[in-house]
This record gives sequence, structure tokens and C-alpha cells, in this order.
Amino acid sequence: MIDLHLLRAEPESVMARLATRGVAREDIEALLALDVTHRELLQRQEQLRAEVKSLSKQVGEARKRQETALADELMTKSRDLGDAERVAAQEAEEVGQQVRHALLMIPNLPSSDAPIGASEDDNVIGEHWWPGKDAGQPVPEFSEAQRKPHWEIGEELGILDLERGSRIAGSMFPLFRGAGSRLLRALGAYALDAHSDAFEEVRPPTFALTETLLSTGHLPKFSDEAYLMERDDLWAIPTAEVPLTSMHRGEILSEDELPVRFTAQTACFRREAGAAGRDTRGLLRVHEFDKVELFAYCTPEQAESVHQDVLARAEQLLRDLGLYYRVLDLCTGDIGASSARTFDLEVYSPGVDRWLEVSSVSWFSDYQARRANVRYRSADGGSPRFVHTVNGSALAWARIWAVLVEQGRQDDGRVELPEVLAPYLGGRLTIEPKA
RNA sequence: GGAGGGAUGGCAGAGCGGACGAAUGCACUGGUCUUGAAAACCAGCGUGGUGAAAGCCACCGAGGGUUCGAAUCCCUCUCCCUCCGCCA
Repeated sequence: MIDLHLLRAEPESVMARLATRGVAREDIEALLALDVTHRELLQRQEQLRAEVKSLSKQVGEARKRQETALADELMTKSRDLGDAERVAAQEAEEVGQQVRHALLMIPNLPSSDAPIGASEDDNVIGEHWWPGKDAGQPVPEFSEAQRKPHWEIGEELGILDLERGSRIAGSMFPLFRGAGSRLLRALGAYALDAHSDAFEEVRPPTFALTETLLSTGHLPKFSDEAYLMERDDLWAIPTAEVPLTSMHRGEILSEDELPVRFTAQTACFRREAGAAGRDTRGLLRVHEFDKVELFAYCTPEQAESVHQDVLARAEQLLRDLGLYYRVLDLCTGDIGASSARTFDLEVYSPGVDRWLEVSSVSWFSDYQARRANVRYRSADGGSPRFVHTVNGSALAWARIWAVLVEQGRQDDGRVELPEVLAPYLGGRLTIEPKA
């Protein structure tokens, strides 16, 4: 969440920054009014409380001096004040809840570097990369064979069985088979290994508590997007970002151990409630997919370089896989609610003739850390400060799988896979057509 | 799932109705001493809220209750440990 103290001190500038991502001025003003009321109620309650405590102490002293009458009188007085305090406390608590709830609904302040814009149409399209670019070769041209969509190739080769996936779990739950399944496993193992130099590998739980999703900002605002198991009050994680951000929830880290970096592959679950009927073909949009995530807690000073590092690592994977991709600098109107700055990586799918988002690399400033209460003590002492969090996909495998299969398709129908995967595929880089 | 034991500051660990935001030790920071270091000694050393400030308030796993007053008594829950049962 945003810093309430900052909002009180500089309401105009905060409102102006939030306006760039479409937050209504009235919402903030309502919050500020609630906050004033809350503090007034709090002061009244605390004053009553202080009087009760002071009287109680006097009761004990009077008892010790055997002054029973005085003790009884003080007790009566204290009891009445105690009743009044309970009422005041309840009022303060109620308004406090409202303040907290309103605060949880407010998105992060966008970075001043993020391009200003209203929607995804205003995102800034940055660098494009393709195999051979560094050697001066032109943008790739794709053959007729490569223009076949992956769902057709998948069926043709028997490596993607969407029909049986639907039978098991309903539509948009893909089922990979044989070499297709193995390819998915290879991709995950490859990426985890690629980052083991700096990121500790983690295998977190797939389900998480409400508190855990509140910490990243996926709740309370976006509850429609996540699967909930009501009986046990557990949510299926939409990304490994969720469990990883809570790894050190409530802790105070020391500056010299930062940045703390984790990488994890998990299944990611998305209800896609608002997207019903859109992009439903093949693997374009699915309810469950595997993804390797890179995550870091860092100091505010480290944040920019850590953010750039995660972006560079995600890009390096795409380059090593030989994929044609572009970088998007998301505008204020399109970045996620918790993010201050986000770069998306999109891969070109020749079979579908579209750019597919396969990574989103975000810097959250202290927004998530404040919600998750993750702080650090700086080396030169002083009060704890909130850490910054950064994370990025590296990568979302379902769509990568789709593009690899399309791009690797030869005229005879074979699919050739990138060399870097050889160690993870037992050296078998070709998927042959069914006999 | 059953039976017992536990949860206190960075860590260890006392306290079990009033002077306890909390002893003590360790760790850490500053100082004295020393050529320097160690040792010793002295001092400091939790977090948050609110307030212009002094201060006040909250926090001893979480939530509720009893009481004039709760770390301390009662209830519920969570987590950890030991034993039993079941199980991939």
C-alpha cells in the first residue's frame, strides 16, 4: 500500500501521480477524511485509557495503605471510565478498519520514469530483438510451414491434447503429452539452472492464505481473478510472486544480506474472469500454466539495478532460445496496481501472427513490502525501512512452448528445438511427426 | 485423527494479577583503558501509533473474555515439539 504519512503530508502531489493511472480524486479525499476522523477517535480513546490506568495504579496504592473507602471510590470511577473507553475503542476500531480497507484498494504510485498514458495503446514499444540481429541480419521471415498455429501442430504431432485437457478440467486447462510434456519440463529445468548463480531455488506451496495474497496486492481488489478453495480458505496462487513475497513476511532483514533473491517454478492459476471468450484458442490464454519466476527483496538504492538485472535475465533466456521478441515499457494506465514500473516481453508467434506476452518484469517500490511488512535495518543502524520488491517471469512456458513449436516447424512437419535445451531433452532436439 | 508439552525483545531465557515494555546472559553500538587488539569496566541498545512537543497509547503467537488493573487467570484458534494412529 502507499505511505499514509506521505499522503497526509503531500496530498496534492500524491493525487496527481495517482491520477495518471486513473484513480479518482474523490476516493483519495474520502480516505483522508476518514483518516482525520480515525485519529480524533483514537486520541479520545487513548486519553480515557490513560486515565483508567492511572486510577488503577492508585487503587493498588490505596489498598496497600489500607484505605479501603478511597480504593472503592477510585474503583468505581475507573469502572465508569473503562466503560466509556470500550465504546470509544470500538468506534475508533470501526473507522480504522475503513481506513485500512480504503488504503488497500489504492494502487501504487507509478515511477516518474513510467510513460504516462491511459491504456495499453499508450505503452511504449521499445527494442526488438531477433536471432542474427547482432550480426546485422534483417528481421526474420517465416516460412509457410511456420505459419501453422501451435494447436494444430500440437494435435498433428500428438504433443498437445486440448480435448482431453477439457475432459479432465474443462476448457483452458491444457494437457501436454509425450515430447510436448517433456519439452515443458526441459524449459523449466533450463531456466532454473540459468539463474542458480544468484537466485536461490525455491519450491513453494501452490496454495496460499488470504494474508499472502493481500501482501502482493492480488487481494482484496482482484479476488475474481483467483481460484478460492472455500472449505479451507486457501487460494491457488496466480504466480510464484505470491508465495515468494511472503517468504520473509513480517521480518526485519539486515542490509548486508540484501538483495535476497529467489527463483521458483510453480503452476499459475488464473480464472480469466474478465476475458471470457477472448483468445481462447490453444495456449494463448489458459487457466493453468507453468512459470519460472525471479524475485528479489532489495534496498531502494539497489532497486533499479536489480530490476534491470531481472529484465536482462529474462531477455537472455529468449535470446538463447532464439526467439523474436520486443520490449514494452508499460504506461501508467496499464501497469499492474502494485507496480511502479513494468516492462513486458512479448514474443512473436508466427503461427498466430501475434505478439504474445511471456514475461512481465516489475518494480513494486515499497508497496508490497509495506503490505507484507518486510523491512531491513541499514548497516549504519537507525530505524528499519521497508525493502523494495522486484520480480519478473523467466518465463511463462505455455506461450513459449507454443512459439517454439511454431517457429521450429520444418517443411516436412518435424519440429526442431533450440540447441540450449539439448542437455534437458536427452539430446533429442527433434519432434517427429506421427508415423 | 488421538494424548501431552510449548510459543516472551536479534538470540537464549526469567517472570505466572498491581511498581513489567518486561530481569539476566549473549550479540550489537559508543566510551574508558591499550602502541594496536583482546580482556575488563562504563553507557546505550525492540516495534508501531498519535501528538508541535512533553508525553500518551498499543504490542509478551492470534482473537475474545474476567478484572478497578492481565505477559500473568478463563475460552477459542494458529503454529512448533514429543508419543500413538493413518498415509504418498
